Amino acid sequence: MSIASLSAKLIRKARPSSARSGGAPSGRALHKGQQTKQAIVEAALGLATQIGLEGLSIGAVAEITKMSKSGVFAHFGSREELQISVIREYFARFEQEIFYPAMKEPQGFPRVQALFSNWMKRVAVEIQSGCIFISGAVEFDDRPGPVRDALATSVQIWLNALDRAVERAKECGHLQPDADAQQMAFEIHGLILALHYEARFLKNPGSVERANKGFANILARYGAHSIS
Amino acid sequence: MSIASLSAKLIRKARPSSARSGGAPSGRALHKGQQTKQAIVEAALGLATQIGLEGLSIGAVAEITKMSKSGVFAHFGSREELQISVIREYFARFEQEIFYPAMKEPQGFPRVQALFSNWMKRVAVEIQSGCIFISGAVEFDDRPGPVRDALATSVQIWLNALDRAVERAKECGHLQPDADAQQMAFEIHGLILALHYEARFLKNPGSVERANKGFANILARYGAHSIS
DNA sequence: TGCAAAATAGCACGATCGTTCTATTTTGTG
DNA sequence: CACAAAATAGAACGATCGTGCTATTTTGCA
Repeated sequence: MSIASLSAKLIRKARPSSARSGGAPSGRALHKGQQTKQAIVEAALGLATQIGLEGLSIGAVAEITKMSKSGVFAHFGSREELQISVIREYFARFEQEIFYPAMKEPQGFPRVQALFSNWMKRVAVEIQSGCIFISGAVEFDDRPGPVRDALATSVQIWLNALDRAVERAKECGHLQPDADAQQMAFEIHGLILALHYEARFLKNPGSVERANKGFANILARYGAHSIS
Repeated sequence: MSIASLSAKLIRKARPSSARSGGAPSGRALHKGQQTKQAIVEAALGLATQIGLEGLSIGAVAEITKMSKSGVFAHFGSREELQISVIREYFARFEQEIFYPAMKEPQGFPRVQALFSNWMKRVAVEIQSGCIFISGAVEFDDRPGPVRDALATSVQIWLNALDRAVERAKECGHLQPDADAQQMAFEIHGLILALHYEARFLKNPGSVERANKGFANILARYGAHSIS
């Protein structure tokens, strides 16, 4: 089962979408709208990674895309729907850059290793640009609603995928038989968060190396065979 | 050297304070103002832990304290100064609840253990209320200015104190001689961040236990003697 | 108890926000 | 080309924000 199939079931069409360009076009088959909508989402994603989903303002997106506020607005029907579109786009790229390449690796330890190193590669970029799975978590940890739901679901799908990969490695005999897969995934998640915190906020050098070393330490403790 | 002495040097009086009730009162010795100022900071701290430093609005604080907007404003001279006051207050409580009690423990491993368990106790509360060292980090990671400076300095002081405690434990022979103190502190920080993320945002049960187990794993790897 | 200073309130300003409503332009197809 | 639908623009709204200015109240000492 792919991460994408879960995603399709859980986060598509969270609300009926009062916006114009919603579901399947009935009589006509226009595409200019979808095209600019994609451009808007792309601009909004760039903005949201820098200043957060809460900081995302329709006016700012309009300025970037050289459109009017109402022109941007009409594509989504509400700011929340724009935020959700951004989350979906971010999730899709997350899949593309981290999950799918790792699935090409053989099951077990190599796949876990690939997931981590792909994740690290992405976070290394996000030290400059920001990560909406992290910023969004603190912005919406106490704010119920569809945006929070979309965000939490996306993150949970990804963390579950990591859990499964570790569990599979254990089944393959690449980890100690008594290893706790979820515990190991928790500790890996901590390394990524510490890297993001200390590198992006505190600007401490050497954080990338520490995260990598931390992963090696975890592998050593959970008894992974070094295959490569 | 105490964490407080560093704090005094580094974060007091970041700017000359255009607000009224600033430094030492010259001719007179009034205190009503300082009293309500403290009450305002307390209310603002409660609000900031829930919705973040960026969400802190003077109007909301005025409503809580049953004062007028301008009455609140006059005590600080700017919203930034209010935010900085909140950060200082949060830092002071952090010292009080985590650092000072741990300093009563003997040097070395017991002190590191106390720092972590006190920290865990606090984060367990913050799963409900929020932590401005974490939310502030994502709010101000790309926004230079005095608020970011106050926040980053506070956090760095605390993390440095943790570093020193681990280093001391190594010097006491409570850790393996080749243990990397900063690496160990980094991994501990990651556990706290993962706990906060998974418990507060994702509301995953069992996160506290996983953080505790992660700490035990780190101790085992760095070769701490279990003294207690 | 008076009186200056400090503390607080009231009001208004400009800016920005999401959103709505109504034109106007652009698009794609018959 | 024509024409309807889709896409975009423009202007305005109510709300909220930080902040400045000016009264008014409260405070604490002579």
